[in-house]
Amino acid sequence: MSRYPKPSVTVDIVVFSIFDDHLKVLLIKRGRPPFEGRWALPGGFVEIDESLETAARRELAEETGLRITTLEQVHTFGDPGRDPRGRTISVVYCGLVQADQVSPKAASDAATVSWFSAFRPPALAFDHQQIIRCAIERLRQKLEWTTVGYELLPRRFTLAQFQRVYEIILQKPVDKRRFRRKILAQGELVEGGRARVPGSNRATKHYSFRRPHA
Amino acid sequence: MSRYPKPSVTVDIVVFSIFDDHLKVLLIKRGRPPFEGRWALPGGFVEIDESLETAARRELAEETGLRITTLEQVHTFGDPGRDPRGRTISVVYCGLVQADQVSPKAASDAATVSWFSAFRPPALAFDHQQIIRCAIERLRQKLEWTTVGYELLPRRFTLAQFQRVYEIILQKPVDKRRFRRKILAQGELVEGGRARVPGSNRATKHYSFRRPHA
DNA sequence: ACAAAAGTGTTGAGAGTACACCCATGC
DNA sequence: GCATGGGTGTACTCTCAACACTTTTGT
Repeated sequence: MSRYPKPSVTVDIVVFSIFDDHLKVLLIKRGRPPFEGRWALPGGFVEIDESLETAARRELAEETGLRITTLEQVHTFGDPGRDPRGRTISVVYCGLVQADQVSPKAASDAATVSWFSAFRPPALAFDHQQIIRCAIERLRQKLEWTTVGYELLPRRFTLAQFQRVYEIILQKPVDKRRFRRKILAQGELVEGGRARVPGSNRATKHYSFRRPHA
Repeated sequence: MSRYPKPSVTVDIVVFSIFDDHLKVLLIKRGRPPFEGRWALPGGFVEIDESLETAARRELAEETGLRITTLEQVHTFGDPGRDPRGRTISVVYCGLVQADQVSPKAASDAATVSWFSAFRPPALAFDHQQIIRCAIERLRQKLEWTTVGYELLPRRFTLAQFQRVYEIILQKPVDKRRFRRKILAQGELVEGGRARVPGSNRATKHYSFRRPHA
């Protein structure tokens, strides 16, 4: 086809989770140059016969042991110079997981996979800092007009937990009463009985999402 | 870098305009296989040292003679099989132009550049039909929470023209009074005196956008 | 008793919706 | 004088924002 030199094509995956009361992003420690020893987003080269989303899923599984169901394309980054090895364009996907679905130990090398604060990540390889910022922006926009949380919460959860998800992502307080009204009015939650929550002295209603999937 | 075969990387550009009371999209007729003689979006291979957006601008200018200021990345399409020549991923950009900014005659071959209905384009090469649908979807979403029209309207225009832009893109009628209130409340328009409009029998207020750009 | 989280309603403001008539002018 | 598009206001509903107290129970 084109006789010109081709750029390389990669996928990078921004996986968010929420635990320890913070928005976290999953990073791996690079084992080879460039940026050896630096933290980076999981990702890698797209195989010649797989779709972009498949590539993202595969790379994520290979590098972190994480199998994720819902990935969403965010943006494509392709500035010359973003990769010192040569021209590389990266298609970025974003996914959400519930904290305890993750077993970084399943990855090839557990020590190289870890969660970090999404808002204040460590020094990152390539333009990955910018990519994360872009993904956060998208996630926030999505909160405005959709119910986000299905992938982030356990099967049964309290409204307080749900609300906290919003507060953590938006980084601003949310009115309790309005939040409950709005969410319940959506009709996507179904009551699931009461239970104790550690730290509370009162039984709390639990809920789950009506639809088993997405 | 990667010793595996690399996909080719292209950009495709969806340029919308409005005239003859329809949403139009700019297409070129392919001069060589595959899909020789079929209509397609302007676009082409990304050079090894130019940014994606630059590539989009360049290809658009080369193939249509159109120089456009604001391009927005929409999505990246990369399914294997979308290009019979071999694996190709395409980063899609979208732009808006005012009808009379366009002079297809400036292109290398005028006969091969033309405007078509965006909603009912002719049979297209590759997955370009799907790409156009995706771009329309994005444009509509953008209408919901932003004022779109700066690039589509002449410097001075009437509110009726502006409203028509919305109706044509959304494909549904818009209430005249609400539209005027909403737009004027935004404070982004500035009055520009009255003038006659052909087809009307009364002088009409004209407006322009406050900010010269963006 | 008290600390800690759960749960609950009302009010006011602004935005969206629906809707119909007079105005100025060219013909 | 009539046909054509230009221009305007009101009433209703709904959604969003702001706001504080009572309940339950473990310690």
